Amino acid sequence: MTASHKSAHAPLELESFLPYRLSILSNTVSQAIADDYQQRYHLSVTEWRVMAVLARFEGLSAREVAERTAMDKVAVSRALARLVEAGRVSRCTHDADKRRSVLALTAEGWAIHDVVAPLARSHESRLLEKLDTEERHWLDRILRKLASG
Amino acid sequence: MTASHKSAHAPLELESFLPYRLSILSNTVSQAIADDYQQRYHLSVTEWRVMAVLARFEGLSAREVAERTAMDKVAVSRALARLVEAGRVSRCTHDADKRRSVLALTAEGWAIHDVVAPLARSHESRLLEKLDTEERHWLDRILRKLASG
DNA sequence: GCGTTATAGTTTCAAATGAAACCACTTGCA
DNA sequence: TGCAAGTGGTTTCATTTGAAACTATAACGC
Repeated sequence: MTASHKSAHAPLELESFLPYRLSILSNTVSQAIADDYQQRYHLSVTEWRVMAVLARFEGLSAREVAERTAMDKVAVSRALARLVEAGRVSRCTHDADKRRSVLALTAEGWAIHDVVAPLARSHESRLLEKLDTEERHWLDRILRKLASG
Repeated sequence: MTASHKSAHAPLELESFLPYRLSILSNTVSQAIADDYQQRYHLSVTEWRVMAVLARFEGLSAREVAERTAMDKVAVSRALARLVEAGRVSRCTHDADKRRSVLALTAEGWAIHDVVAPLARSHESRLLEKLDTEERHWLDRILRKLASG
């Protein structure tokens, strides 16, 4: 048996390896959505995530945005710099704690949100159309389990 | 009704938005695995994917590696440069077509493979332990459907 | 109060990434 | 032949990313 005899090495089959499948699927889906607004609004995925969170929770601090988007604070800081610069997000400092910023979408930010949110939702719908009702329930249940601690 | 009245804007709930959930899950899982070998072997995820493919299919060209890893050819070219430099992959030119390279793991490459592959598999197992047999079947079926055309 | 430790956020520097230009070889076709 | 078009692969350049250092403010212990 030579050193490179395959069965001795049990090579990984990427196409059935769960982490790999998740990675490919996730990238494909995210990229397809991003393609739809990235150019048109000059808006990155990280920027869009920040906007989506601020649409739901006005007045959050940067750290809270980072928590809710699962992004690190450097990425959030940079996304915010661009969004504030572009007039899409307003930023002031917290009254009681001058380290914290208080963030919210501006009217312009809301206008973009109101176009991009339905667009993202429609992409999700198109994806979910590939599944029947039963499969969607299982998917939700399984993702919750996999994502838990 | 003010301009920022929430229900008028229907903000996206990231935590139930499928593309977002996939992205978080995929990143968490991949990072956890990478943490286990990245430092120890000074091996990036892209490099590992290339090695995993070469473990299964000896003699592939760079383009074929790119196809099988779903990476672009630039990423593959760079990963290969590092792997060849590190003595983990051997590269020669194809007899009949001098543009193509013929790639394979070296003994050293196999040695690393034989540590990292079981390690990756065990991570996957730990992840799948969160699911019962029925859920695993559904997951496989659902991922196949979502990933199709 | 006052030094120590912790937290919010930004900046810096090095490495990773992607698009497009590029080089080398091969193929197709007059 | 021989030259235009195509393919395999690398390099270049601009942008993105991440880790660690840094600044400013707040909280804690005494």
